[in-house]
Amino acid sequence: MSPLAETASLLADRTRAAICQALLDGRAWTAGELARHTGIAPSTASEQLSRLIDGGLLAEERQGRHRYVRLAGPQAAALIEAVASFAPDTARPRGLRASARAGAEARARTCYDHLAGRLGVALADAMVGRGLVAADAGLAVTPAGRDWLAEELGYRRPAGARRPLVRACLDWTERRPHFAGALGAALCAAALERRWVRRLGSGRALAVTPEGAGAFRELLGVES
Amino acid sequence: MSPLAETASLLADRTRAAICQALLDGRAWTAGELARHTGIAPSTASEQLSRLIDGGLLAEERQGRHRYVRLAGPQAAALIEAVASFAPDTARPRGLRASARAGAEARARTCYDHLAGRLGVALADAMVGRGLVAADAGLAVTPAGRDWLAEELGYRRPAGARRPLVRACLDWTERRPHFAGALGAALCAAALERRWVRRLGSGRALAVTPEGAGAFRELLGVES
DNA sequence: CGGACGGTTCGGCGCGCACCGAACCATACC
DNA sequence: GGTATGGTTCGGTGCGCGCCGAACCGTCCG
Repeated sequence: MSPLAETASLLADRTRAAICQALLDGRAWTAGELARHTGIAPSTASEQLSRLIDGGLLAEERQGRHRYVRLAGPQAAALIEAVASFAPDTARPRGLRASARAGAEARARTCYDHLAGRLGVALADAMVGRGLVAADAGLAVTPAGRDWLAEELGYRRPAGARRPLVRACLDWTERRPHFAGALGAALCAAALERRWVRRLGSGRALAVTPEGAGAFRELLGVES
Repeated sequence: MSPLAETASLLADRTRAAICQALLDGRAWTAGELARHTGIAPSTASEQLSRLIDGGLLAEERQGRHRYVRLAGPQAAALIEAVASFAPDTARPRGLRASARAGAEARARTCYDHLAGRLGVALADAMVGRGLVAADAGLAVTPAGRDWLAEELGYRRPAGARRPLVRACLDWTERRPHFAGALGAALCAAALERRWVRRLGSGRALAVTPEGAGAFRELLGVES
């Protein structure tokens, strides 16, 4: 089969798609968690995970009697985002619990290893407004942005790094881009590390802490 | 079904994948041509085309008793490229005719609406080397590049254009990026318009004409 | 040791869908 | 008008594959 169809087949099943979207939070899940999350038998989950790993989308890590699984890397996350964001529009969530979660995710969430939702988009806008990132044609980190990354986030780009420093990632709730790439990952890591945000439950949703609100205002002038 | 799985399903069939990859040459094909090209019955082709159109990947244009079909737009092309280029490696072509065509396509070809192959990558490298495009972090057209586009290619960016001016597109023969986006499209259009390249047969392969060789050398210092 | 639990393997079932051929419709040309 | 040709619609067929339950294998814990 053609490589195109082969890769697409991995995502062409509702169960495997749900697994991949769950893993978009960037964390490692156990096989059982994913089985419960998608509502299928553990045996089925095991088979589907093997397929996704064979296809290069997922990576596994065995620990004791657990099989942890996560996205194989940024390219896998980018692929899933690219395919998922192609559909013109998506149905609104139904039910009280679902819409509460949707509301929280719309405010702030992780998107693989960077920040998304209104928070992610606001941070991206602020970085452009402050001249840390130039967005006139393509995206580029300015010299001022490079300094800011080093001073405020302690991030210095390793020599010979292959991952783009900054990449646009279409936000599926805001329908506007937020920042992925090494910059997005560094910002998200710092935010979690310094307790500017904390995870809500087991999903992708985030809450901005009081300290975080102060930090975002001070660093970037963002009200969250 | 989830939007992710829905979109992926469109590309998850060998026949539909072959159709999409044929259309990556950016031109409109008739339903019959695609049926012959993929080796299926016209009736089957008709059904598959309808599916792809419903899914938003293809656009149709009816003329007389012909149904012309082409990619719906740059986003559709980008999606197909993104999925196709995820597979780590692909099998080498078999047979004399196939490898002759592969050789021609490796030299120069269209990739949706821009240039690819060794020619496309060489042009991209030259534009970076001459300071027309900055590639240090993300991709951006420099002021000099903007002037060059206006003077040499007669391209001026329309106000409020949504398509990125320049975008990296991974070349599947060279395994290195060439330029897509409005810049790539303008360059390809100019090259075809001014007979710097001409199409070889009915596929995506291109040949550089003698005038084209001169133009590329003069404009960008590229030997083709 | 035995029991509980997470994960995997294996048969088997049933739906979905890619495919074809035949009939049919529309356009183009004589 | 008649005929060729491009395209579509509609039954019908067969394979692929997503799913489950049962049996089995490891690991962890009392």
